[in-house]
Amino acid sequence: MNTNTRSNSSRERILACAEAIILQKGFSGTSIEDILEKASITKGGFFYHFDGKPGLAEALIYRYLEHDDLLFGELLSQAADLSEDPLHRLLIFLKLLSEKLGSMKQTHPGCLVASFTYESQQFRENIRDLVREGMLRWRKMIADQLQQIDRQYATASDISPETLADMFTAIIEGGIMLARNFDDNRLLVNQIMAYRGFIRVLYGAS
Amino acid sequence: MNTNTRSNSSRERILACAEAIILQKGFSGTSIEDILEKASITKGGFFYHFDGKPGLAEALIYRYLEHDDLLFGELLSQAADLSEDPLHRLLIFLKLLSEKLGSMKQTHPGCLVASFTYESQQFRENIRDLVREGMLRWRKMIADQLQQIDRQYATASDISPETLADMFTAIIEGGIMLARNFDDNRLLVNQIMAYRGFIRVLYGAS
DNA sequence: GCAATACTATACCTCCGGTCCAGTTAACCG
DNA sequence: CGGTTAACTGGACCGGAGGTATAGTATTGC
Repeated sequence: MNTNTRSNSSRERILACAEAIILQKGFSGTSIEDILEKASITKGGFFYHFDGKPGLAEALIYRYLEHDDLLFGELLSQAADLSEDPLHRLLIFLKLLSEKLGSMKQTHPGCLVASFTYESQQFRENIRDLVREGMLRWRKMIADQLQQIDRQYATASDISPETLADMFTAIIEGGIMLARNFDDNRLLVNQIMAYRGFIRVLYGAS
Repeated sequence: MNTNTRSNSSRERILACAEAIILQKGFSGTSIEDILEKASITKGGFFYHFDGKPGLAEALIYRYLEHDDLLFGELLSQAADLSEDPLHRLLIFLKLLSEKLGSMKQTHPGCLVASFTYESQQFRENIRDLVREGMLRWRKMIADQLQQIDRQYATASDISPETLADMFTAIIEGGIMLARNFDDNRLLVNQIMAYRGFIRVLYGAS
């Protein structure tokens, strides 16, 4: 693991800058030169690290999903530390997530999965696969929790765990759009808490 | 209202084609020539109708919101015909909407408001205003229904009508993303029906 | 039949994505 | 310490697309 700091810092800087711009202007709307300027690197340097724009796109979505996994994994383990009960664990997880997002200084920057979804025809199949895979991971994460809950709690609901898990994704994506358009993270927080309220009432938590 | 058919058909054709392509490739990712080809018109013809790409964007979002208002208004009035009770009216509205979306042959093409949100920096302020306004209209539409319900039904929920109304928007936008990425409208339908289930349980409907 | 509308056809220019390469600096390694 | 390699800088270049402008043509309404 001889991680060369010089290399990694540049590559990472490019990715971070690119993501920020792309979430504001879209992938096609972002020129490589936009990125070069913000990342303070030259064209040659950029092409040294990435195989053109398609290569950048792949690296970006990959990195985004990795970060996402990390964040959710962290919050889940925090929740697991705070309660043994699967229902309460999920409720705590949602509360932690809402607090995390609510404490952000600026408006939520947006979701790369959403951004890429609305430009899907710009990308090769492997990118679209990664986007899909990301959504599947979110579904699985919540669905796993719901499954554990179902073993201990009865629910009269006719909503499948999969749909309820997808609802998490939908609420987050929709909430981010609301927050962005009205420049107010509370709209996103409210949506997460509303979803949490739904879970609570479905399983009749105290 | 001396509507010239010749003009309007070309203009409308351009708008319809442009919207379809933009929802697949994004606004910046869609070249004018892409549109010309699909709409079978020349560059001159395009620039006769629209003041460049920015002008097209404005016309597109305007048209989109108009269509949307029409659709929702229609479903709301259908629902109003079917029940006097405000809660049942909303539940019927959601059912009608889900049926409408579920009966579509192809995957839902996407939402222009979402598309523009993720390229917001490409547009002038007036476009961003229109996008915001669209979301506000959706909020108002549902919030009005909820307000009517609140006059007749008691709810123990601590979720504000505004947040519950925004949840409709979030669910739709998130549901469309799910449907698109997995090429299955049922995912969108499921989200709407889950939202409907939430409303039902909140107000304790039979 | 005349003016306005609704185009077609074409020429043009800039800018961007992408390629290539020649040179330079920093690190690491025997 | 000297050589190799990684990590760049800087700049030239090109093909193509986005976008503009304009001159000419057909259709319609009056």
